[in-house]
Amino acid sequence: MGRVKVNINSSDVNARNLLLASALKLFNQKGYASTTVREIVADAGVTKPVLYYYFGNKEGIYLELFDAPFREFEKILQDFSPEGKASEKLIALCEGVFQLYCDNLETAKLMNAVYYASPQGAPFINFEGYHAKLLDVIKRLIEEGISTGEFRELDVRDVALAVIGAFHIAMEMVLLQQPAITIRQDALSRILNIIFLGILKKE
Amino acid sequence: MGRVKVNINSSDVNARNLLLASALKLFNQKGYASTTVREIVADAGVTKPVLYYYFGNKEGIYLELFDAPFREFEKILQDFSPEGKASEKLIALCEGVFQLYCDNLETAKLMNAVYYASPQGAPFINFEGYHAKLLDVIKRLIEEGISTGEFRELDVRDVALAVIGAFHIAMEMVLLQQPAITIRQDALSRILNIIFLGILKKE
DNA sequence: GTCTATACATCGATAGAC
DNA sequence: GTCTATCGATGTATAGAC
Repeated sequence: MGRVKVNINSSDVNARNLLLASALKLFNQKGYASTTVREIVADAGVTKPVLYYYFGNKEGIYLELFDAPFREFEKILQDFSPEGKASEKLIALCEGVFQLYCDNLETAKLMNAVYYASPQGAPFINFEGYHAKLLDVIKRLIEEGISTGEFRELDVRDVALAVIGAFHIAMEMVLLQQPAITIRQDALSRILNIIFLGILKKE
Repeated sequence: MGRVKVNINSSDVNARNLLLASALKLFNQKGYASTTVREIVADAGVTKPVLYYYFGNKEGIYLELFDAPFREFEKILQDFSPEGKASEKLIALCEGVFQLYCDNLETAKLMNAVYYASPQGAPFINFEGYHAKLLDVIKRLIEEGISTGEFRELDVRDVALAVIGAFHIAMEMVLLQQPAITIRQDALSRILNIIFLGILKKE
């Protein structure tokens, strides 16, 4: 479970971190079920008992991968209380989460895989709960925008879904691109702007 | 590969189709890699050699699952040439593909899983190619709408992504719901309408 | 076409020395 | 903490009778 101590020194590149990096890479490349413990330890350059020493089993190293990023996600949602117009707050929130996503791209990719695919023998993680939390905050911002007269009086859920849709497609673009091709960082805001303004010319 | 003959009679419920149905169900529930040949044949009520007789191996039955739906997808894109405004055509196209999606929900779910997750030991299928084809048709319709003055002069790619985003989120809603809860069929058009009209009040 | 029985590889996990 | 060696379970696939 929780690690006792975090060391940022040279020991940061130790067997434990090498194993985490290899596991993340291989789970993404081949999926959880298809990745064998043997492959992980071979890639990390250690032997099997080392993995079992640090993580207990294959499930343990998998769960550990999501620990830090999800704590940070919770933190973003909690600390989020800026001033300004609802539309600006909405964009700020989306881009904050989007940035977290980009900063943890490999973990995000694995999360997506588990979310869309079935848990291929991997232990359950309640990603849906995080998704619901985000949707909830977005809905509140949209309600705020409607009540202040900034937004049209549309169905809150439909608008929230359109925003989430923009969010998803931006994430997918970053995700499926070659890592070398850094998508322009404003990908999300460009799509969001279109949703905000609409496509049709003013009638 | 191609089946020699299609029989719609009582033999429609035969070992072969039972195996296909069981494989699709189990691949969705547990993923390709985690689903064993033993489980598939047990669920279908037959024995292992029957699967190997019809499909050669585990990969064979997996590939066969996508055969019919993808031929139909190609057909939709080819036959698509309605009259009317670009916006109406765009909505018609999206809803046509969306309908195909809903009609083959289990296959669609598996496709999504393979698309987002890595091919968990499963043979490669070029889903990205189909995705690109759809994006291409959408882009052409947007260009048409811009040139006829129906749409704002926005970046074609950004608009296409916003539309695809709406498309994705609608599919995801259908996908992740309990099969019993039939989402209202206009889910897609509602979100598309928001993108078309925009969220912000006319300034 | 469908069965029983089984071959053979590889899996996750551990024992025990160092 | 890290190693070698190995266990028991389980995987895909097949042989051969009917």
